[in-house]
Amino acid sequence: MKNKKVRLQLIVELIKNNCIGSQEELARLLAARGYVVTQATLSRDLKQLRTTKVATDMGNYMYIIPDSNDLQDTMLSQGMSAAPAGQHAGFVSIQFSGHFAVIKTRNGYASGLAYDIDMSKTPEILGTIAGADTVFAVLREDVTHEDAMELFSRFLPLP
Amino acid sequence: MKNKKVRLQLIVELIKNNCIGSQEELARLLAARGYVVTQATLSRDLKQLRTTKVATDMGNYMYIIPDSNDLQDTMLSQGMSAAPAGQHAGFVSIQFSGHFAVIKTRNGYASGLAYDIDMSKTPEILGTIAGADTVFAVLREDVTHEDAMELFSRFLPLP
DNA sequence: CTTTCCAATTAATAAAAATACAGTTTTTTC
DNA sequence: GAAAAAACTGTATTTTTATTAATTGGAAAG
Repeated sequence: MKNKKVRLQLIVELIKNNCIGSQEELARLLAARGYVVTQATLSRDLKQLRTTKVATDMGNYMYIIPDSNDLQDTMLSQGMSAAPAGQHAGFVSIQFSGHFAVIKTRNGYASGLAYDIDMSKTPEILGTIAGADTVFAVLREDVTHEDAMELFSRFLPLP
Repeated sequence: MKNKKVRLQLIVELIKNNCIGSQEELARLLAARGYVVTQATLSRDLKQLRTTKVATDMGNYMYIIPDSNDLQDTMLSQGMSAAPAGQHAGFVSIQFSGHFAVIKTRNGYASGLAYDIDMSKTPEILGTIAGADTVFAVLREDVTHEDAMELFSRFLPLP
């Protein structure tokens, strides 16, 4: 029970480097490396990793690791859960660079989110600019990334 | 039998604009719009469209249209339109300030460039926003200007 | 006008994936 | 350190998805 994290890591590696068409197949690869788990567990692991199965050019299916950004998010939330309070459904991800937050949304959702942030008059968030699927938010200089996450959790479904 | 193309188009729309958790659900939405098909057909349609099901933040699953690039290929072979991307001709200059890149283009070229940068999913480039002749790009904190030049050279005619 | 071919489709079924439930281990709290 | 809460997992089962085999409606060929 203690090596779930290692297993998840290994699953990511296996999926990246092989064409894996089913959870049974993945189970066999894992077993060959000493991690014996059932299909049920893998179903849960893959859900947690946000892994998906797509059609290949050759007409079969294979699992893929979706997208490095999304994946990071998923790995992060390994340590927590809950918080449905945040309401914006189009939310995809948030990252920071210097005094900036870059919030990715589904296409078309950015301006609505930016508007809500602006309207909240949060003094720590100096202003925003929105494109179609991206919001830039400028933070006050004394605001840490942790502070900012806290602030944004009012709008977004964050940990 | 002759309206498969229209149906595929509609499926794409439905998936983009709704949270659809299963093929049965999709079948109902299609039926409500006059397209009555069985789950078996949808399984094949979704395979052809390279659609995938991913876990949502809320713990359910939903279908998504994977990635515009990949999708274009699929759509093309069905006889639909697409647009490729190469090196950008409208490029004028690029400069850096902190974790920012400011790219100047000829008038009207900025949003197209920003789109291509976004679509490349380059993890070092957190996001972009475009005006008419300027693109702002936020870089990840560990990315140097030299790194960034290297990255942007994929899109721009740089030395 | 037939016959032949082929893509599209369905009904039925097999295969794969998700989950309810229960038992166990780990972590947290007091 | 015991009690309580949370996390993890397997078994059994349900739900969902993929595929097989057969059918249909054209379109093309003869």
